[in-house]
Amino acid sequence: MTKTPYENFEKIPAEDRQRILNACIEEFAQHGYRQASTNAIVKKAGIPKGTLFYFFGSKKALYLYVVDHAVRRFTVRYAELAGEMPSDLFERLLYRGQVKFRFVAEQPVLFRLLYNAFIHTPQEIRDELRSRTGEYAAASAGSLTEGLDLSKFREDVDPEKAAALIQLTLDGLLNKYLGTFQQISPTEGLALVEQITAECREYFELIRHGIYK
Amino acid sequence: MTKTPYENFEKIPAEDRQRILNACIEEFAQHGYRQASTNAIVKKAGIPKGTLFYFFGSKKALYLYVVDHAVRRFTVRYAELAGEMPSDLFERLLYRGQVKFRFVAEQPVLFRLLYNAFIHTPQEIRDELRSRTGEYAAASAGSLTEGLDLSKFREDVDPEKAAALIQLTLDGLLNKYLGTFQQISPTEGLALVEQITAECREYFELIRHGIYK
Amino acid sequence: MTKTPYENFEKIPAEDRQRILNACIEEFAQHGYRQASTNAIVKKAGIPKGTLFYFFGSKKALYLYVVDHAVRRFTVRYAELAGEMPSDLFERLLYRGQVKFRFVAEQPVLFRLLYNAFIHTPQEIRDELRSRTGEYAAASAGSLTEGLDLSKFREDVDPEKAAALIQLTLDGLLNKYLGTFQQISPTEGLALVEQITAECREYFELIRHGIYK
Amino acid sequence: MTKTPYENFEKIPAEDRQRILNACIEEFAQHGYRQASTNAIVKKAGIPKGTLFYFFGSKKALYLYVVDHAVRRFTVRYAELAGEMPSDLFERLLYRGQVKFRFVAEQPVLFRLLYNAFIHTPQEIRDELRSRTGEYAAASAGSLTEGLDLSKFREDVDPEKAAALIQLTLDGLLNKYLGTFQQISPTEGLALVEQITAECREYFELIRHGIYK
DNA sequence: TATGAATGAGTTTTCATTCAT
DNA sequence: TATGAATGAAAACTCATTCAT
Repeated sequence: MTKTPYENFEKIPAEDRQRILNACIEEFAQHGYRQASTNAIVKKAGIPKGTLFYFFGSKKALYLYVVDHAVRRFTVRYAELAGEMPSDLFERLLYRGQVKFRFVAEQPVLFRLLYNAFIHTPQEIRDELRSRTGEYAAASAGSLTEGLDLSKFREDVDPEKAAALIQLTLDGLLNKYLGTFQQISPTEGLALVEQITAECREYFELIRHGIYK
Repeated sequence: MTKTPYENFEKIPAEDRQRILNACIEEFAQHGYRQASTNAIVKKAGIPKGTLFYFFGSKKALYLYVVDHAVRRFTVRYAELAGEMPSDLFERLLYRGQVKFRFVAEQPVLFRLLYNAFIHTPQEIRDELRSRTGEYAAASAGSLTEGLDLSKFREDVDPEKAAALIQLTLDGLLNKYLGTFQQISPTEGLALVEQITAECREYFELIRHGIYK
Repeated sequence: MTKTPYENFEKIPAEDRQRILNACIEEFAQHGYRQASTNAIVKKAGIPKGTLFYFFGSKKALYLYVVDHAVRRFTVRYAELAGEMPSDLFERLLYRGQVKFRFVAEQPVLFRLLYNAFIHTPQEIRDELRSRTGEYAAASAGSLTEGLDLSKFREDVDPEKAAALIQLTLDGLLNKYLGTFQQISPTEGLALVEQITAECREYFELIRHGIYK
Repeated sequence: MTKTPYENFEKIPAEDRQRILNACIEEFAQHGYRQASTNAIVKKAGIPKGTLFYFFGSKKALYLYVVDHAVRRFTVRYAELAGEMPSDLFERLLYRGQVKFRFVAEQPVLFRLLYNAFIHTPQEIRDELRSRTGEYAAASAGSLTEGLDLSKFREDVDPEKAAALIQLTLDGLLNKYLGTFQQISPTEGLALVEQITAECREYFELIRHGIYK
């Protein structure tokens, strides 16, 4: 029942909505907030200039909406794995990592938008973003080490440290392949995820030796 | 003796060249390519507007030159450590990592320029950049595992894989602390490098158990 | 039974008509023709956007209608005093002047609209206005000196000239206090009218000496 | 030696400057600040869009400059009559009035700009104007009754009041003929000034009887 | 060679008006 | 008949680039 400032946009047919959103995502992902052009967006989306502003009010509001949308799409993915919590540390983190990798593979443009949003963006926009997306971040946090089977760990190993190391490895891999995902198709991307998973298991094998009894 | 399109710039006194370059680096790092203002640059550099274009021809050419310069400065650092190659894998990679960390600590602005250059930049610029800087990347590669003391490794461990894992950890850490470096002074940055090194050694300890006999 | 282009508007209930008119008067008086917003008007009036244009056809036609209405309201006041004609010239003109002053005091917004309508308005609008309101001006003229007690006048004084001088004084005073009326409440305005009347009588005293025996 | 923000404009040839100024004066006088269009100005002036903003920076700054210019031109006229101070009150005020009338006759558009500037203009502009033009107003004030030959006055007449009455008459006349001046040529305007002066003397004759012995 | 005045294509945004229902 | 979603022409302003000197 709450009115959003975006109601004009949200009541149009889903198909049109998607087409327009895609145009925005593409433009903002490619050029960032400032150098993205509303002219380019309306051209891509095939809508008149006035209509864009009728829907979103301003470029800033449009950007915030689009990023919000991206965050929501991303968060939904994580929410899906809420129940899934393998008791083995490696499997647990690998599973989470794969979800993220698959998202990047399937939605490389959307992820790029998300990735850039918190980096190259005017301060005022960044502040606004933080306050909007803070809740999602909080919701998706959750403890990584809770309910783990600790019996396998060597006594002198801090499980939190171990988790951090594994996470670092996963993040390093994501970062390493990020550029590649941007350049290939989602199909190729999903194949790449398999490849990365395999690579990952090799590293995990090494670490496992150092952590487990 | 090949003519560069930058000869007008390169024949002026080194001192002036440096002042102008610094003005450009600052502006581009702070605002990104598109939002950076040539007006702001000439003001910072204390040169007439026309002169900037006399030197560099266009904003795009200027940006490419500046990024190229940054890449060169970065690469030079790596070249310096050519001789230094500890025979222990962890020490070797940690040493290389520290060089990079220190560069980021000491030149956060320059690094930011470099980092952004491949992310938030118009496609045409990005393409141009890749073709220009590819050669440097290739040149600075070098084998990580050459001349290592392999006697300590467990037989079933591939040293290349081990090196990759360690490198991944280091890259993950850089990524994790990048934002912080951008916000602190070089002095504080160097202190942070020590802290990160300590954190790194903890992770290495875990990995070492899994790799060494 | 001539059809006006405003018939759609004029057939709605008088109450609604008044509410809509007031909204228009307020908006046009405050912001002038061009800067006045039809959005603001429909909001104030509580009617749908399309309905405003259904009623009036265009912003220009709306404005002309509203000004016309204001002119009519103003003229009606003058018509009311048709019977009242003191035989003393000063009293007669002062009486007429007070009617005008009181109108300004009581309807500062309406008068402002009227005043502005002939000054700051696009040429085409102004031309249209003149042709429409000319008739009213003519109708409200009437002789100022008819039925006067001429016995008090010095022989060498032309009563028409004397009347014109007095009128000039009154007009000068209105002009002088116009801005003040716009800034105060109708209540304060009526007090100001008393004050102006007093000032007026002082001037009249001087003139009386020059005109009467 | 003081730098003005208008130096870019002020260093161009006087001929061009005048042409541009005239275009601005015309547009602003006709439409007022808000509804004046910078597009229309550049078209009238025959200069590119960017050049207007290169010269003046913003529409607001342009408007302030133009009004300032008008005020200066107006004030200069008054300054010329500094020495001229007939000792007869009527002659003194008539003389001043004629200067004003002639200005209006010769520069009807400029005067219209001036007249509107303090009436129909956004608050922020009006404030700025007041602070800029205050000094001129102050400078041109001067006592109206100083050095008058008071011997001719009847004892019960306050010379200040008498002066105020005469001034009111002159202002009333200006107001009465303002619209006419706007519609005729400067040549016709000067003829009209003579006519008004004659009319004025008739009124003065009446007042004189009431004021002088 | 070196310059800075001048430019015009580009930017975001507003809002009176239309038209399908 | 009455509506409100949709529009496009116009607004003010920016800035990399050019070119006469």
